[in-house]
Amino acid sequence: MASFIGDYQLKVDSKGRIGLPVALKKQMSAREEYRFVIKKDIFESCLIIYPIEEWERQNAIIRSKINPYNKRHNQFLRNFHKGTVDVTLDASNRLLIPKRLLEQANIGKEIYLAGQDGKIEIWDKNLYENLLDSDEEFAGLAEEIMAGVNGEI
Amino acid sequence: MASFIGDYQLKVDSKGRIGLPVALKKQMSAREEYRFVIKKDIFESCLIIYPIEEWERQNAIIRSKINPYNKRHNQFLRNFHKGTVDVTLDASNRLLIPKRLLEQANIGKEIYLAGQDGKIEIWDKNLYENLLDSDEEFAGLAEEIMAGVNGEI
DNA sequence: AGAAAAGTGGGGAAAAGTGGGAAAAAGTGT
DNA sequence: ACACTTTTTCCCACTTTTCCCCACTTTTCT
Repeated sequence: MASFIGDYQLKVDSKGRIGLPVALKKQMSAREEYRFVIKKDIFESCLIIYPIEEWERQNAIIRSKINPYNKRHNQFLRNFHKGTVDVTLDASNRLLIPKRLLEQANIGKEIYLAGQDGKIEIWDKNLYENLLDSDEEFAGLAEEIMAGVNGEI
Repeated sequence: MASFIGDYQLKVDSKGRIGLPVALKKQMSAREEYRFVIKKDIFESCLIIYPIEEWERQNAIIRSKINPYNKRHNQFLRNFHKGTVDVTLDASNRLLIPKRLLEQANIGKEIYLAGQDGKIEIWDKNLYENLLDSDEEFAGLAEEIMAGVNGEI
């Protein structure tokens, strides 16, 4: 499984394409076809890029939990899949992001790609730079989430 | 087994046909004949498209649960099969959806096809866009169903 | 500094999506 | 069985989107 590291500032061109930085591509296992699933994040105003294996991994987990004859389970499955797209790198290492997704996440011409372990986030430049600006806020979150963990973060 | 990804906004033409997006077709294994079973969803106002193998798989599961000498079981089986149709892609990659099914699911001219793992749902555009908009509701469902799973969704 | 690689932009061919005419097939009633 | 209507399917035409390709700029590395 890929583990993505680092954030990269780049541009969306007039057709809605973003060039995948070679650094990120190198963090994936080599293959003939680079296929991804892109979707709006549930909580934040950003998009998430999953390499296809990571997407399938998540799907397998969900499949194992879901009873297709349960109404609420179906609602969950439907909403989990809502607003996803299946994209492939073009000949110039670019991904075509559908306009409706860019709009949903308030993404303009300038963006950041942020590697997050198994996935990559796409943020509008301004939103990303203003995220957790303050060290205090981040420190607070860290304490809250990592409470009880022994050993360094 | 096919694993369908992505939702696609498209139109039903005056004859009740919908063009299967190539992206979805590519997500299936290639074959000479593309055969599907379409039926109204049990819970929601939408239709479901099963590739024929997935339909047979679901059927096998149900059959294994059914006692043929139990009246209620038979009622269920009868209702499950009621109103299903067997359709094939035409020469232009389109499926002809019977009018009565479109009416049952309140489907107008503009629709979404929503890939969900083994099946594809057909929704009226407006109904689909208004599904569970709220993050909280979805997050609640996610917590409930995915309880105990580590690794974010 | 120069060469190579990565990032960016856009023209244009090809493919996909959409609409509808009309032949063929199926269904209906007398 | 026949004529008539309705449905289905094949075909062609037009529009929109996608993707291949080339070119130019910027960055990186030696």
